[in-house]
Amino acid sequence: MKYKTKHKTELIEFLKKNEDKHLTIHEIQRSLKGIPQATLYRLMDSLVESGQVRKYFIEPNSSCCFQYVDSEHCHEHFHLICKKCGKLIHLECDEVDHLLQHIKYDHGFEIDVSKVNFYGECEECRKEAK
Amino acid sequence: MKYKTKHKTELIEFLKKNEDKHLTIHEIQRSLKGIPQATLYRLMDSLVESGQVRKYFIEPNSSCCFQYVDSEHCHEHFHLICKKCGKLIHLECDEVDHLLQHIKYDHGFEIDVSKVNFYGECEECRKEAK
DNA sequence: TCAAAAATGAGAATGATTATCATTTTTATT
DNA sequence: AATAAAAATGATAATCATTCTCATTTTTGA
Repeated sequence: MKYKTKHKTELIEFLKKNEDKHLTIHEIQRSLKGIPQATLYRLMDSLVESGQVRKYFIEPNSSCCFQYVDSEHCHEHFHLICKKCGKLIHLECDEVDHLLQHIKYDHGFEIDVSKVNFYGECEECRKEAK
Repeated sequence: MKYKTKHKTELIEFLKKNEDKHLTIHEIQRSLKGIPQATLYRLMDSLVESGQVRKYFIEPNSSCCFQYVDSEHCHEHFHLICKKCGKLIHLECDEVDHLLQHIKYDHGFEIDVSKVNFYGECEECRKEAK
């Protein structure tokens, strides 16, 4: 995507406005009526490629999500996904960064944060279970 | 899957013999000629359900892998899965335990270790990339 | 203005997985 | 051993996200 197009401009604007959300292709398409699916997929790919957008795989075999990356404010984060209520929690803290560094330098393995999901049980559901 | 069947017995035997590998449905089907795909999917589902087998999602939107779990020899641990070569590394260390405790007590979220996979790139593949 | 490069759009194709449903097998109970 | 209920089977169709195809249109730099 080396050329500027109307669709691309419109799409980036929309993604910026919703940078606090994870959006699926379908959600984006519903909001931005007029961009055909194939084009949307291609545009998203190119934005992921260029680093302006992150792609997350929340549930296997279901549509993935996208999120605009404000390099100023948004760090890489893990996702906590509650198996009970389905809630999605963003986990961003020093302890996580520390673990990533440890695994990289001591185990030689570089984790792709965007592809990792922590499945478990959230605070509310744990309380409810008791 | 409450009834014992020929297929199921044959399948479990095969999986045990290959407990060091991750196998896709297609690989299993190729080895065990005679079990139709729909049946294989169902059998694998039931084995995952009962905990005898683990299911891994190596690459989003491509076939997942299965591995037999020997509960005697297999402790709780995370998995590092290399996106490039598919290698599966068992990760067991204090830093990880520390993060789990931190997430549990400071974020209130209890992680189900068995369902979490760390996707990324292993040492060998990283070196090769350079 | 013009040609090359890139993007588009509509629809078909792909590929893994799930659903359907009539048939067959397994099991526990007479 | 006979039988009926429960479960599993197998062939095929359906689903669903994503990718591909290809002729057409748009963008860009020369």
